[in-house]
Amino acid sequence: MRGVDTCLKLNLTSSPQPQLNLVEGEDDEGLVEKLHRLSSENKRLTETLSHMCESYNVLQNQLKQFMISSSNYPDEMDHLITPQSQSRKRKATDHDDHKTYNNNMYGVNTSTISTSDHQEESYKKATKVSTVLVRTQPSDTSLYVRDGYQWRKYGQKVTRDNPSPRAYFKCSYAPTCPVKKKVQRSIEDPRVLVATYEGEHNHGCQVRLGSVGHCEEAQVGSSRLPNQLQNSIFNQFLVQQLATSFTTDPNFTAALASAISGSTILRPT
DNA sequence: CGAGTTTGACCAGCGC
DNA sequence: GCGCTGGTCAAACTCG
Repeated sequence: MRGVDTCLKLNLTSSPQPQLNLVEGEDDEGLVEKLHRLSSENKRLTETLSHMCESYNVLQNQLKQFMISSSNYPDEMDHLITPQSQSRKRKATDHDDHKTYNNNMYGVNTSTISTSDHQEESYKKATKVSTVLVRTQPSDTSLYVRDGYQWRKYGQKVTRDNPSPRAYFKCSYAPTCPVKKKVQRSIEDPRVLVATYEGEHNHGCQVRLGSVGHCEEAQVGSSRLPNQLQNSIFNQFLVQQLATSFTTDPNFTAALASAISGSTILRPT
């Protein structure tokens, strides 16, 4: 999301001889009015996006502090660890020998680290893992999660612990982007898509003007997780959705409007 | 025709 | 060493 320029740069004061295709029955005044309307809407959307990004950064800092103050979660939450973290890892990278990941369903990476600070830093950068749950329409059987980035599917597998196939995606927006995504339907609720992101994008978010598609909502955890943490993750989801949908979806718009009305982003009940 | 998807084959880690 | 499994590759295919 960083560095996204959503401004359409509609210059209404200059260009006295605009090359506009006039619609039949529409005069210059109508067009200018339309441009003004679009410009103000664009400005409003830009402000909304800025607001969202600010809130996200604030809550991300709060989450960071929370993670520092409470080094691990209660044992009772162990059953919520995603299948990915429970299953065997095919590859033991240079750092895998020194780390174990507890990647829970809240999209929070609570890794246990025994490496040196330097190794820890480079590993974090290389393999940041997060999980997002997205509820879909019951009729929707696809494995696509719209998150603002462009993905290329490179494989699909049926895994042992889940009858639903797992799809493998690479970020295709930037050729050098190392981010990978795995998407699989939840074994408990087939309407829920579990998207696991590995790595960090080395480019900005690809903003697309489109509908929110099959995404109805994000499930960001149970009530046992502190609200601060849940809100932060929901905020992250909202920012992602904002990038993909803007205001074309009325439900999303309503949720967004209610979310940004307060000082923090609140998770819908 | 290029970009993206599908899908069977292959690779490599892990447990026995 | 062998079999199981998850992850990746790449040729064939589809679609705009």
